[in-house]
Amino acid sequence: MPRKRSLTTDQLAAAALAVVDRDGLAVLTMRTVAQELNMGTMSLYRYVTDREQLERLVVELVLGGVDFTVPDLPTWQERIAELCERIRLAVQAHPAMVPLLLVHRHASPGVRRSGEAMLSVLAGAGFAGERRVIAFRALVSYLIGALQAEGLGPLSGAGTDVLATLGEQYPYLAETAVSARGVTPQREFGEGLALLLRGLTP
Amino acid sequence: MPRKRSLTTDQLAAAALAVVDRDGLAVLTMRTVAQELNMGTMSLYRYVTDREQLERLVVELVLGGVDFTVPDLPTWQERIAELCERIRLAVQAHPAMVPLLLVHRHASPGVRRSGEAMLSVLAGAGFAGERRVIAFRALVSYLIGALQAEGLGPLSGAGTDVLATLGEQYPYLAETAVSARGVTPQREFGEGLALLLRGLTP
DNA sequence: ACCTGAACACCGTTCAAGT
DNA sequence: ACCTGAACACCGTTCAAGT
Repeated sequence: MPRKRSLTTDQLAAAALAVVDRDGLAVLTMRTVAQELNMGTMSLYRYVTDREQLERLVVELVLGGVDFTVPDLPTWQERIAELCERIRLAVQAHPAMVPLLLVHRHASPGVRRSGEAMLSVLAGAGFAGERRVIAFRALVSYLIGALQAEGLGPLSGAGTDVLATLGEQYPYLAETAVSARGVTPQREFGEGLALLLRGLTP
Repeated sequence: MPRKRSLTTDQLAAAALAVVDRDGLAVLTMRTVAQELNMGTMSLYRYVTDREQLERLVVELVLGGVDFTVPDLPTWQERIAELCERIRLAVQAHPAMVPLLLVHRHASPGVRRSGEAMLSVLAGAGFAGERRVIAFRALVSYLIGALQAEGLGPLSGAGTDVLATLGEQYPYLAETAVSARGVTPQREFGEGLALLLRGLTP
């Protein structure tokens, strides 16, 4: 245990997140973070053993702001949806870091807390054994996929305009891309999740 | 158009995929691929403008083997499920490259062909307008999330044993991890998708 | 015409030295 | 005790040169 540090790990994480938010994940580097803090590059290794650990700190910072207490809502579907929406909101503010959520999804306390909260809702709803496993994994898969899709560029964004151009080769893709223009990321996320929840039964 | 090349792009992609399969995505490097082919590093730039393009070739190689003709099955749900399962099978053989699918999901013809096939099934089932957008995106989100989850380590793998240890802090996570041991990746993928399909109505 | 080595501007990290 | 510069083994890529 070292004595006195000029930095908290939160400040370090905040600096890293600032770099990612401003310049993207590709620019996240021990050197760029050190610069952000006006320190020597090697000073970061006082706080972090690894670049990997620095990334994990970013994940924790983003997920740390999320309230994972189970919301007091009438149905379990609404409780799950609200938990997912809280996560979406926290992540949406930092779209560039979404890939880090996936890479570190095993080692992160924040990810675990979120899983525990979702599982407690499922268990309370009567999901047990392998049924619970399947339901949980389906929800997590959807959540991860949807967050990533949103982060990498919504269907209503620039990529969609390109797709709308490819009418000859991909008629359905083009047609669907046009319809997608009216769908906000929040609706897309929420209504997609609602579809999955509709199929879930304990 | 250059005249004579000692390599096809398929051979180049195969060499890159071999490196990824053997040593992981982190080792994929212009230098390692060149070594795999017994060429100078810079020779790769005869075939590829970029490291990014090399990665795209890998994506195309994996997705190129997938049959995206709509299967002749009784219900549209079965048709979607079969298309998804074909993708899962192709990708499963090369779990380390899954992140590439996501990074290049916009620029890849293979990804587009898969989207076109799924959309044609949805359209045939009566999905139109924004309903089709939501359904399609939900399916893609699930697919991406599930493939990634499988690639990064199934719930029934080593990570699960660790989770089962954390009983005090995360009781539900621990309990669910134990139940997860009996669930194969294929069942997890298929039954999770079935849940989503159950919630889908045109 | 096709291929490639040297060189440049970057990485993460070790290690020995500064204050 | 805390911090850091030099150095090492790597990257992707430019460019001029080899055959």
